[in-house]
Amino acid sequence: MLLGEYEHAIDDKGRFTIPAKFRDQLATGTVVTKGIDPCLWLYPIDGFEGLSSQTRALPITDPKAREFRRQVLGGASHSVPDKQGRIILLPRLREYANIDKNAVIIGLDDHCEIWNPESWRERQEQSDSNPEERAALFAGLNI
Amino acid sequence: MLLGEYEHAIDDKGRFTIPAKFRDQLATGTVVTKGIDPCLWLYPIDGFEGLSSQTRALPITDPKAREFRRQVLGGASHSVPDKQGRIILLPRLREYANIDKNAVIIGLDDHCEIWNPESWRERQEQSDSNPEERAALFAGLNI
DNA sequence: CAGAAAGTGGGTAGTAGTGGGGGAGAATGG
DNA sequence: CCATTCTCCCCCACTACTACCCACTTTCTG
Repeated sequence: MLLGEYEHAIDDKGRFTIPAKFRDQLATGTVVTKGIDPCLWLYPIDGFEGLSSQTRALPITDPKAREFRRQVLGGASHSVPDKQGRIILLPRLREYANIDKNAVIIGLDDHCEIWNPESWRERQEQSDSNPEERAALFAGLNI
Repeated sequence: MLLGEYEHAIDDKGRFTIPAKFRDQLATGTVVTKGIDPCLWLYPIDGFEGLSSQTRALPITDPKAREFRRQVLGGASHSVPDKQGRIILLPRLREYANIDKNAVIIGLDDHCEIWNPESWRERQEQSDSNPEERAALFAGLNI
């Protein structure tokens, strides 16, 4: 289970260190792709299989389905962490998420999100300082 | 699984390099044909069988089906990558997709799309800058 | 306080991408 | 039917970059 929040640097070669606690679960390979919000999604390779098999079922004649596949699969990048537990974040993906020298990685059970640290903190602070708003946001969720 | 986005040059002989990450899956042979959008579809030879059998099931009395078969099957070209992992993109196919000196190849799980780099980027930027539109693409999927 | 583990940085061999030359086979015309 | 020409394909060579490997620093833990 992937949990927690970590911030790490991205070096000149675009390498991003995966937190040691996540490595076992990501050692066999990862897929990084564009998220819905301005962030990146990082999936364990076998977890991503489920996502891609869903898209495979979509009819090729549906324009929305084609676009969806382009975004999620075409935007993706497969990589296996190196001996130090790092993966490459490609320039086009960093650009999409406005990530430069540093990035925050958040464990979300079956996958992770990678954020620009500033935008992540902004969102956090905004949410933390408005308890009512926060509660209202979750209202109606079937949990 | 074919994933990601790569840009490569097309030389004077019409040869187009397939990304190294795709080669294993395409080594036995490929079929390139006209896509629905202004792009080319590239299938692994055995994957193309799936598409063609789907069209085979369509009633010959349906004009749409007849035209689809003409475009997609008639437009196709079969080729095996050379030792350097390149395939020939025929002039009529390049013309169809407005491809000249360079092309972008997009991995979409079971097949690829080949685009004119400019039109691809235009589409990407448009999609990246519309979070609502992006989110709508995900609607209905169990992700 | 010492040892181990995690995070970071840089060098190098191997491979990916690209370009060009030569030989075999196909097509065309005599 | 043969000869010539042209085209296509295979092979080789060069360049640039990627990804692996090793080393160092810092932080955490016992």
